[in-house]
Amino acid sequence: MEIDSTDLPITNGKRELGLEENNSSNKKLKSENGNSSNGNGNKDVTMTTASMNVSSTTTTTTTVKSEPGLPPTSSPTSTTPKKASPIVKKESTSTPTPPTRKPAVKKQESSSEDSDSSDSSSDSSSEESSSEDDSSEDEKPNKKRPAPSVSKAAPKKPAPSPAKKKLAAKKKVDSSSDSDSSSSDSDSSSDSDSDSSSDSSSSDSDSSSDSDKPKKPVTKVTKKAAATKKTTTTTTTAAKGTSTKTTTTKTTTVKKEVKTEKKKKKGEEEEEEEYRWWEEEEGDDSIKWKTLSHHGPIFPPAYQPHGIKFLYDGKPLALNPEQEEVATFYAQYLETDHVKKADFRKNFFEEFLGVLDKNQKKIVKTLEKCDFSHINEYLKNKKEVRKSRTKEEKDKETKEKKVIQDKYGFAMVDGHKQKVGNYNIEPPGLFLGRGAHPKTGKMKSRIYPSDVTINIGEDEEVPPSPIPGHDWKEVIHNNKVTWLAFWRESVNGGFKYVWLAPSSKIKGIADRKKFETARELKNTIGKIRKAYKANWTSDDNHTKQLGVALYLIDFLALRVGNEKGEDQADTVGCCSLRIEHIKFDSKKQTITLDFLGKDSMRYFNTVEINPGAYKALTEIAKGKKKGEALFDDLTVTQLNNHLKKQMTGLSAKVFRTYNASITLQNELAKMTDEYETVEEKILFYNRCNREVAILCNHQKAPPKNLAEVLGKIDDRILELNDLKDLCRIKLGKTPNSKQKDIKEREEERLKKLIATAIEKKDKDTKDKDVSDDVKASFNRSRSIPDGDDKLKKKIEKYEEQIKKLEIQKTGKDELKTVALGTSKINYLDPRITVAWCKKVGVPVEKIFSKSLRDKFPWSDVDSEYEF
DNA sequence: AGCTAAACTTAGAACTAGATTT
DNA sequence: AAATCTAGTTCTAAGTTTAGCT
Repeated sequence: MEIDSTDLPITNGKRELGLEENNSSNKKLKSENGNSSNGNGNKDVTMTTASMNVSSTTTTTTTVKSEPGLPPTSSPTSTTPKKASPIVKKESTSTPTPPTRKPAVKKQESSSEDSDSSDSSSDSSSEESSSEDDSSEDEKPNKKRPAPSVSKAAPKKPAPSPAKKKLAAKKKVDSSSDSDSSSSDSDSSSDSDSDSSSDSSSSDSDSSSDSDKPKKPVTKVTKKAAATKKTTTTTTTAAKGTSTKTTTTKTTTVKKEVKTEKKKKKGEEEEEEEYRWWEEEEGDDSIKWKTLSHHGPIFPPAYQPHGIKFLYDGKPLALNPEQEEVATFYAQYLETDHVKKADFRKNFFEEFLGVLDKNQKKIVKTLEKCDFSHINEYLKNKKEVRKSRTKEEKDKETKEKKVIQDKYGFAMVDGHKQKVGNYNIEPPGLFLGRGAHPKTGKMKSRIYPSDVTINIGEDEEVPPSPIPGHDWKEVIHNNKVTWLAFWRESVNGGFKYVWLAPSSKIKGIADRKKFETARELKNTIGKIRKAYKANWTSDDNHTKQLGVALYLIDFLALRVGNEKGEDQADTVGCCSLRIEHIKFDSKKQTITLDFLGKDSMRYFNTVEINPGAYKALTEIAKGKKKGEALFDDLTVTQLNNHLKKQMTGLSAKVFRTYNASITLQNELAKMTDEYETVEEKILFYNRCNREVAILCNHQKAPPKNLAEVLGKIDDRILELNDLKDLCRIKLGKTPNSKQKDIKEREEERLKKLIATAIEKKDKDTKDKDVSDDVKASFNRSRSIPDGDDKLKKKIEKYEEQIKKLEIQKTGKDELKTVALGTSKINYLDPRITVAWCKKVGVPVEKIFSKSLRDKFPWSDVDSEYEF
């Protein structure tokens, strides 16, 4: 592959955009990567510019780049914080524009090469071919490629018992039946019921109407329920499915353990915990289930009036429960930034006026004179009380929760017990929204059963509505969809669904398929790149825009960018970019993209791009003014349709999945033996993960106490340095600080310790003078040994501690605005991680939390797996 | 061809529980 | 036992994609 020396760096940096050769080889390279691997190190070669810019400008982002790399060993020093700019994450309301955080991102471009040389090869065959064993066929353009065996159930070769066999899983009917029965008991739902009842009362006004209506026609089906049970049994997995319960031995690592534990505890439940659906053949994926039963969603408890006074213009104004509830919604935000937004205040005030009666409206004229502070106090107090519950109370609560969860938290799907993701109906409150949302502060109204549509198996018993007098809006039996219930939300009229959890088979199949599609893209990417590149010089405007947009989506991992309405926050993606979001620097051949993307997260990146793309982009932008769409002759639908023609299942978002996963795989391949301990390996993994997060612009608000935390670390480092100096002095060496300073600081430290000790002490033992004790222990902690050897040892120890702290600080700094979770959950093929863990000997559970392990039970591949 | 509704994935922040320190 | 801190979970908003209609 590429040459060594020089090129190497590039390689890394460049995300394989260029169709060049394959990556497979990467694995081996490691050498310099060491540095490069980490953060930015690499990319720079080429692209430096980009990075530089960024850094200079804003700073934040780049920061990282500084030296991230260092493996544990290297000295952290450099890390000093550059920081500086304020990182504001979501812009504050008022200020529209300047957000601030910079996402870092730099990427380098491989442009040059790709365009040229590589292209030809681009067929990419190159890449894939190498890809692995399995692929024999190589280049076939589209259509599927044999990804490694995996596609199906992934039978891995080695071993395990190839179980995939088919057996009809006979499910035990019983289990299902029980659940049903319980439900029928209905009462079981006592809690809910109670709430509901009260609830209804509060709502009387509206409810009145409802109440009369006795059950709706819910329909046909429902009734049949009784008959049913049998069905369940029958159907079940027609396909094959190892039945399961059992044993299957091997594999699965972690999850298995977990289960076992559970079993032990419970003893009974076993059942489908072990359902190994991923070993079954795939079936018709338009039919999502054959049988489905569940207990419906849970509704939030009714509002409990508190009667705390509300003042208008200093005078009490009585509120009925409904009005009080609205006032209370607002009161909880009194001390947050939300109330600083004009839209929030305006929208809320409209809502509030909306629930006041005529007489009240004569009095209430402006929000400024509304005083919700007493309610706010009440809420704060309530929180305190809750926080100080005793252990018993807490235990009791968790137990009660568990009962609910056991019932409502699971559904039976094709005879298997599956977790439900969100069985709680969202409680009413004020809509917040992210960024500058025009509707922020509007009421999100309370949802009743009469707002909810239930989707359940035709022969199953329909769960009773938990609120008397409010029957379900509708009950349907649609097995072409996966939701269990849905309702419409009042603010935007959007849909809200109750889904199965990520650990469910239904979600798992879709998730695995997503990654398989991305892997397939790996095989076609060369062709696709070559094709879109060719479009850059097209005379046809649409074609040119299509080519450039695809390039941006591929190279910068941008989202596709659908159109948005007036009543939504102004955010964009690739296709909705406007002229003001892009700046050109012809000298450097760089563009700077600066816009608010999903969730109003700022994307700010200066990057050198392929000269051909640069030229095309300038042509596209030419003559357009601020406010106009950059890609005015291209729609998202057109772009996706175009992609679909090149590969089945391909859409814009697949590029993000593909680029994220391939980046992780390439980065992980740079692992060197510098990383020895498990902790160091994890650090390395996180740095690889971080590259992906930067690519995808996954950010988070810096912890509000970051400065404080870092300051504390700095203090401690200084202290250790002083102690080290004291040893050096004794050794006869010159200290790094002036003796006088050290002494002062030490005195200061002692003073502080005494002060805090006293503060604390006087609670229980008031008078006792603790200062002597403190002083004694303080002195003990700084005892300076005698003898040169001992002194030297001590110094070394201090140095070690200092180093550790420096590393910790760097790590915190590196990740202060980068969120690793999103990519781990959504973009990275878990099999890449599993394979790496096996290869380098890191337990998977160090990287995947329990819920991730549950989400990816199908990812147990061997260390040779290649994305 | 374009539009809207519907279904499903992806996202950061808020919240919680558990670990660690004081 | 309380205070912090942190990792993980829950929540629900905000995207993308697809399906169906005019």
